[in-house]
Amino acid sequence: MSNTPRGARARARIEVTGAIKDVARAQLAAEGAAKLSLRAVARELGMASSAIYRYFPSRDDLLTALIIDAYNALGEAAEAAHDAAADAGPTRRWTVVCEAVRAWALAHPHEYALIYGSPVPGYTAPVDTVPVAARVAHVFMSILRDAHRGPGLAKPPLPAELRTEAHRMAADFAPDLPPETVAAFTAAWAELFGLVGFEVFGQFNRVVDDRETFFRHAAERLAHAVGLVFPSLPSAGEAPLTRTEP
Amino acid sequence: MSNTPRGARARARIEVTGAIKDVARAQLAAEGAAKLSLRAVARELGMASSAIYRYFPSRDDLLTALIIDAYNALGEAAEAAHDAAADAGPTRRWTVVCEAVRAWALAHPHEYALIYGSPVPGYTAPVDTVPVAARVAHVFMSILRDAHRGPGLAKPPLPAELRTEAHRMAADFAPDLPPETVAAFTAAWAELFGLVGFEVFGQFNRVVDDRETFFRHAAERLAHAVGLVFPSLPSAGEAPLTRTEP
DNA sequence: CGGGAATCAAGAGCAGTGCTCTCGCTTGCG
DNA sequence: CGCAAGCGAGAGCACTGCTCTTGATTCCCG
Repeated sequence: MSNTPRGARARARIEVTGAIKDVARAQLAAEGAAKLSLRAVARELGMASSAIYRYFPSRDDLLTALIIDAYNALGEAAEAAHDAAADAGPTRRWTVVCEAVRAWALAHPHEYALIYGSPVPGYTAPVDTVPVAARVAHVFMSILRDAHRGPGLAKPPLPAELRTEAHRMAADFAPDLPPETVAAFTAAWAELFGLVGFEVFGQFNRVVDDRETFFRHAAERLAHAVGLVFPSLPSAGEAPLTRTEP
Repeated sequence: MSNTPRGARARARIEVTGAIKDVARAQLAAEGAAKLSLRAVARELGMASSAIYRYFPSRDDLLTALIIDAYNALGEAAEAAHDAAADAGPTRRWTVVCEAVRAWALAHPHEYALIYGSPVPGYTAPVDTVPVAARVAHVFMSILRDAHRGPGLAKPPLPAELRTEAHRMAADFAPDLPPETVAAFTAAWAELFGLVGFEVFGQFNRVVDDRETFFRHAAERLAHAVGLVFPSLPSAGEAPLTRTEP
């Protein structure tokens, strides 16, 4: 991953950098991003506050480092969950990864807020964050690819007005997937984080009680929306549209 | 709405309170919640910073006031859009309200972040925010109620494990709607704000270009997911599951 | 191997923050 | 009318991010 450090100095540098990030991450988990204080982490590390600036040019740069770490941690959690369920069918793997994302978010709410909550002050995420941010999306798309090769992917409907946009997205991100799938997945991707965000940020308080099963069901419906067909109940998501009785 | 102020003093108080909120809202729109400074608004108003505390006991209380205002503004935008399309069918009204939510969020990103982004530091939303936060949900549910009375609502599927939770939610929030509808709506509600949040917070940058039509299509699929049937294309959202050709 | 250069920690200091407390002035109610 | 309550202003406290200077340490290269 990283090249061998040239000397003891470089080694010490990456060590101190890591230590700073560690206590910063601890403060983040304890108090949230808004209360992350450079002076406080310097105090905890027994160094002068000004010394921190040798390692991070500004507070926002420290934040950026933590953001990248958080993206990677979430991506790794998703990948690990996916690999652990490698034997299961695409639909099962889809929900497993969804649940892994939710679990990570609930376990690290402040880090989740850092990457999927409101962006900090006038801060705009640098380009470095783009690739790591795509890791979980890649996991989902690999599932869709598998299903596409196998027998388990249906084409979601695609209205005419969205055709060109869907083709562009597919060409840019997943040329081997049908544009219908890519368009539907993009929506499902955002919707997944809507569900997770509402739970993490407390919007479901006093609304949803059994959030575990509620989320699992929602994730299954998302799986169906992107064209993954249930192995056991081939069309469970699409019961006939029985009219409700008022 | 509000009682007549007892004297000139009370009148001045509500006026100053409003002025503080106005310049605070301006600062919010300009710089974001994190950079909202009591001293700065005091400076802009030509008063001492300590005087602000006569009107808001703390910075967080000012934030809370702005949060309630934001919820109300979004709720009013949704209600206005709904009323303007009162003649249209439920599905059309659903998408109109979705688009109104999106438009308001894009026009007021910082206020949107305040209510649907990461919660501020150790701040927990006081109970006052609960009813106003439900306003847009009420708009959607009134559409579902109309459709339920009329001919346009289908029962979404509901797995057995979610039955009791769905019945509880329905009993608590919409006893006149089928539990299947309430459960599906709760998910769609969160998913809608996932779509909006991803766009407002820039997660769709370099991913979705034609966000207008992308969102409209996603909103229509949400309408279908909650059981609203399209008036023109009764089953457009459910094309037969044609297997994709790898 | 030794000297010049880069790196590092530390301290003082600046401008800004939320918030408290005290002081007088004004207002309005009993 | 009088007194208590409301109000604005100022000073002050404990913080914050960040800069600059100073002195010590370490590294690299001739």
